[in-house]
Amino acid sequence: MDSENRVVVLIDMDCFYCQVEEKLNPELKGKPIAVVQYNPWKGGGIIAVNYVARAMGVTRHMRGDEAKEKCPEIQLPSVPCQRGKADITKYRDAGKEVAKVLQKFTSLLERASIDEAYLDITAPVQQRLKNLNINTITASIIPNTYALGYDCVEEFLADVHTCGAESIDFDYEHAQHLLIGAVIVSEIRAAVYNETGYRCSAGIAHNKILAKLVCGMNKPNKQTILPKHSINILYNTLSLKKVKHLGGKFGDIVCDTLKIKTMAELQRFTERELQAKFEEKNGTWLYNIARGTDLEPVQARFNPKSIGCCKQLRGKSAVNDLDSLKKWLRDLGDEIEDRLEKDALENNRTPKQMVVSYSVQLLDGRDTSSSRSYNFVSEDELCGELLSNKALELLLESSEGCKPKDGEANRKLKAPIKFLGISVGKFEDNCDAKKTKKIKDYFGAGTSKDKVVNKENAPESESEAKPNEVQKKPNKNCDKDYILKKFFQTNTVTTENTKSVEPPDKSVKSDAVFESSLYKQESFFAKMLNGKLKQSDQQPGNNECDTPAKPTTPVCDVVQCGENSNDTDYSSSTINNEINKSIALFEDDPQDDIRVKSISSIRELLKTKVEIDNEPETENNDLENPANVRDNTEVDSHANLVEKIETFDCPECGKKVAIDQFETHSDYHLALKLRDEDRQQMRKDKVKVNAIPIPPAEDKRKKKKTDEPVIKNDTKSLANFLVKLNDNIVTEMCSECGKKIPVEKFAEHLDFHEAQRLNRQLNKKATPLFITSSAKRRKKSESPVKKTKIPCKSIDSFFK
DNA sequence: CATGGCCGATGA
DNA sequence: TCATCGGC
Repeated sequence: MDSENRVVVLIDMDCFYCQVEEKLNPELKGKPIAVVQYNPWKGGGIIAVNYVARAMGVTRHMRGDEAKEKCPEIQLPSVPCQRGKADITKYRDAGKEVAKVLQKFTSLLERASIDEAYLDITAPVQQRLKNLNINTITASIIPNTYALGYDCVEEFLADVHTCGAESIDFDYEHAQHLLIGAVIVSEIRAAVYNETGYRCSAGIAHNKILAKLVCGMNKPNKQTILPKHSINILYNTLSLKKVKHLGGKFGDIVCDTLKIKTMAELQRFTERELQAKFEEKNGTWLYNIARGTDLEPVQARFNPKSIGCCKQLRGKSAVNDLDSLKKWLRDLGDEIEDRLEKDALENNRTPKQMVVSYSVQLLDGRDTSSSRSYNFVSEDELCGELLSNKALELLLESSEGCKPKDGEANRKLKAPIKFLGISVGKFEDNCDAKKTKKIKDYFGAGTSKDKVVNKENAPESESEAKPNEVQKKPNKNCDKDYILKKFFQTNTVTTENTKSVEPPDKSVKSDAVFESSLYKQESFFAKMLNGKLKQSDQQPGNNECDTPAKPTTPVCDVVQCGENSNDTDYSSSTINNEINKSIALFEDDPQDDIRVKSISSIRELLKTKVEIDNEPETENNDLENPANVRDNTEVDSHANLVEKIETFDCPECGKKVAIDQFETHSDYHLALKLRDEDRQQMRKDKVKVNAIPIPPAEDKRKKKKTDEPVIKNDTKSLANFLVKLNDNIVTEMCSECGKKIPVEKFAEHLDFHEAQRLNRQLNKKATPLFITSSAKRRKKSESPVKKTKIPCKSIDSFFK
């Protein structure tokens, strides 16, 4: 494939977070809005602004209060908080929803961020070229399309139709390809809108950098073509710093050393000159990009390579003592655990490495950052507890940042930690031969690959498609195996082993970690302090607290644990969180009606859906409706037809699911939801406990289990989401939970209880890797779990 | 106190 | 492996 003749697209969602908020709360539509995070201080920091608000002068980097000044009627939805930090789950999920639509058009898709993706549509363009007469393309089938260097797209069309007769520069074939690309991108964007309700913009060019450059030139809800012969028109005025990879320090260096500002000026230098000044590789790259050449391929990557979370701890919220360090690490670890579990269910993979990163404030006020990694071993139980304990261990052994103070439970760090992050990566597929064999051994033969593959897509990188992965054969009896395997898929040990593996006593362990690390040499803090301060007590093994440092230094200048600001922050954000959750409960997201069907209603759905009805209803697509150009290319006719007959778009995840797999697949989603709901409940209990002031020395987790009765809050049970309660509906009391259930939903509701029982059993059976936290906590708080085999009867009755 | 919270890539 | 950069 000639990498100079590709058709590369960048799809960029318009003010994405705002769109997500608008979709979740349709009342916001048409109003000026900006999404903020952390409202308490000056209305929160603005991270996204919709176009109504932009028109009124609101920009990013403003605080919510400033935005109110510019635009008094602005609405400021806020990023939810969880565990004291921003939680962007809903935007991540929305981004994934969009990417799944994009993926239907090409598997050569590289997700560049939460709301951006590069697509290489060279092959689809070639396909389309076979059957499409270029002269039939009119402006009406590519609405909202611009071509750089032309006043309107009609002029570009005319040029293409006349083969750019009058110009020697005109590369007809290239322009033709981009035009067909624009047609396809129109369809892509229409599909994104029809299937998700989100609008996006696109850049269409022959490489990633150019696609990116022009994508932003017409927004929102527009697409821009950059023909090769217009590159110089763009470059004449384009600041070099606007180009990807040149936006930072390197770009500054290039501008400074060459005394230039625009891309056009960069063309004056030979490749050798550039290599001499910026090293060979960079020189070549600069030389090429100055001529519109960028050979970087679009990588097929749908899933992120790492999952991480981090937290800035600025100002007073900087971490100064061991207890709040532990608390933050635990929160970060718990979030990773949540996301990892979701990831494992969706992608059937397990990370092999974790990294903890942090930064501390130097004495001169600057920050210095560092990170340490750890490779998991097979016995590791990938839960928040392990992650946070490991993180603490790594952090302490790399920096030995704290010392005990005799007689005091809490210990102070020597320098404030301003940033903490944990991430996991180096993912490996779970379904290697050994594990598959073990699963098979356990469940008996007959289970096959559980991944439902979109067979239309070419094999991709990562775990998405393995060479040996084959389309699952229809198997009526695989439902059970499927759902069970979904719960077990991250396990490497058999259930028999589980029982003998006791979770380590965390309080003992982390203290032991702490103690042992005290005797390690080469403390980062020690080095720092020795270098800068020449403090006297930096001997390894010195167990005494520092004498309060010189008053001029920030060292040891901390409030006592328990009344430090972290705890306050935490409680207030907890309140925010509760509010957000309450709001969410009352939001009427039409999608939810589809999403939380019980198994039986999905079965109903399946019956009716067997009829092929894949066409999205043509909504009032006010601005652009590319007239549903369903022409007779191979992709559109043949493949789609086959797909329509055999597969079904899962309303939950958008994946193509073979119809004979649909029950199985929806059971999986239900199971996922049940578990989520269970975990939500546990989490809520935990939040409640955390909001109550706890003596610093106490381990809150232990305390929760012993002292705090688990408060059941039925309003958030999944059962309530399954039906919309309405006063006018005739209900029947459920003997099991005491709730009123509409009569016609009653059978469904019983299914729910059945499924919940199943879920419990599955949780009990979970093995160390990826045991669900809810199961773990139950294990400790409730009577010992009976170590019985999964009773076949109840599962069978459920699946019957 | 005040872009935060991501993610990926690269070079030593 | 870690530090640093770049970009959204």
